[in-house]
Amino acid sequence: MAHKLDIDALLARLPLFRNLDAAQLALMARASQQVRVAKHQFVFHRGDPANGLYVVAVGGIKLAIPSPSGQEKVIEFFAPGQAFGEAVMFLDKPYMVQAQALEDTLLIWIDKQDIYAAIDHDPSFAKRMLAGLSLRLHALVQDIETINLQNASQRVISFLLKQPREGDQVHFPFNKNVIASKLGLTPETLSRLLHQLSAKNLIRVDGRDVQILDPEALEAQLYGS
Amino acid sequence: MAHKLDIDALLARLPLFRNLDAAQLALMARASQQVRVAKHQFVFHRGDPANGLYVVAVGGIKLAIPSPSGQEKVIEFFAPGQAFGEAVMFLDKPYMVQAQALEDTLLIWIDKQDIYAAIDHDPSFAKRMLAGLSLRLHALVQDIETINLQNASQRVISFLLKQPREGDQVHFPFNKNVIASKLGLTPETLSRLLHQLSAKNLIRVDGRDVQILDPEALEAQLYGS
DNA sequence: CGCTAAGTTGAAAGAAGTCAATGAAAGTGG
DNA sequence: CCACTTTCATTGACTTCTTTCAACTTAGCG
Repeated sequence: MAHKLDIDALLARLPLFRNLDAAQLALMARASQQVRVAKHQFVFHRGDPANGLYVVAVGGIKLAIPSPSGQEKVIEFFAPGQAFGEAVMFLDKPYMVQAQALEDTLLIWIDKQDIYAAIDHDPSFAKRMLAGLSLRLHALVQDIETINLQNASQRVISFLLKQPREGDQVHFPFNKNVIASKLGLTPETLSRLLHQLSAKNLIRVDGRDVQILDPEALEAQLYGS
Repeated sequence: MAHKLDIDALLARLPLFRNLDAAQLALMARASQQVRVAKHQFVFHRGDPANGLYVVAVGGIKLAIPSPSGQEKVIEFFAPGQAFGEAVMFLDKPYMVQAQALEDTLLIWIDKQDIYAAIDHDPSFAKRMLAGLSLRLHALVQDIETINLQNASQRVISFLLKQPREGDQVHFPFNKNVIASKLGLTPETLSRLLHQLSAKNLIRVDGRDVQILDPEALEAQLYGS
């Protein structure tokens, strides 16, 4: 029963549930289940039915489109506090993407019926949900923009500039294969481009750590060339 | 005042509002405004604030990302009955896309506050809204899949096969420049690829009318080569 | 009828991908 | 703690696909 308490506390901290009253929250907690996924393990595959949504409690998840040729296109990453799988749940369609743990991860799973109940009970929950989906839509449109309107080098630069920075330091959250896929590049191309940027003294790369030497010059590359 | 009556009838027929009761519908109608847009005219530009959503009553709208170099990337088309602009409304962010009329178009505009009121009043409205957003998200993920995992020829083929068919006839809803942009291609490339498919006797092109001669062989190209 | 927008075609350049070999790092088990 | 294996990353040579630029044709519209 210690488990249940954990879930309660976790849920209460999630942005999605912030406005639920105690009773509603308790209901959610009772309906939800913990799911543990080891690194590299799949949460679901393309084609699986979607009966609920997941919230990341601890760890990290990547959503990707599998391709017949074995490679995959990474769509999005999810960190603790973020929900995924809702969109497909509302459509009664099977997943078109696969979810895989990037590290050992603890997920909360909530059944569709309970989500619907919460929507009926609390309009502000519905709004929160709408805002969540809108945010994702926004991000996807941005991705399409990046893929279509920017060349490989500009995509890498935008990505670098979008990453959270500590001083001038950026740290890749995942290995470069995954980053490359997110950017719609091959690992080889990413490697070459990072090398080029280093050669121009715009950045300095050390494994997953990147030092942004000249942010202005980098930004300029997005328009200039 | 004949205008108001028009709107009432129009709104009642929209999928989005199907579950609203008469009072709520009347409220919506009162709050909504008709917007007329001539062909090629813009409904909004990137950067404009979003204070409500639009529903297409008559005509057609394209959403596109503008690019500094003048070209644009078409994101989506909207036909009568479809709503657009909601996602950004929920986020309190300015539009990141621009909306332009593909033909003379009549739009209904509804203020954000009234949408919120409808959500508060009717959970099923919220669910409908959620389903709408989910559908768009789904479509965008599919677009990303198409762009990333398929080459130009496969993209054209998928597009052809996805279009509504009457017998073996497909009709492009817009000019080929717009289609090309939606597929992430240059008009030249699209032209060449259609020509190639014709040469292989898989299709026959006559202006905006395309005859699908061999759907199976077309489909096979998506995997084989 | 004439003008502008849309579509086609060719030749050439360029960007990114593929294949293959090598090197570095990191995890595993004795 | 070290040797070993496996995964990750880099680099070079080459190929391929798509774009670009330019000329030309066709279609649609005032």
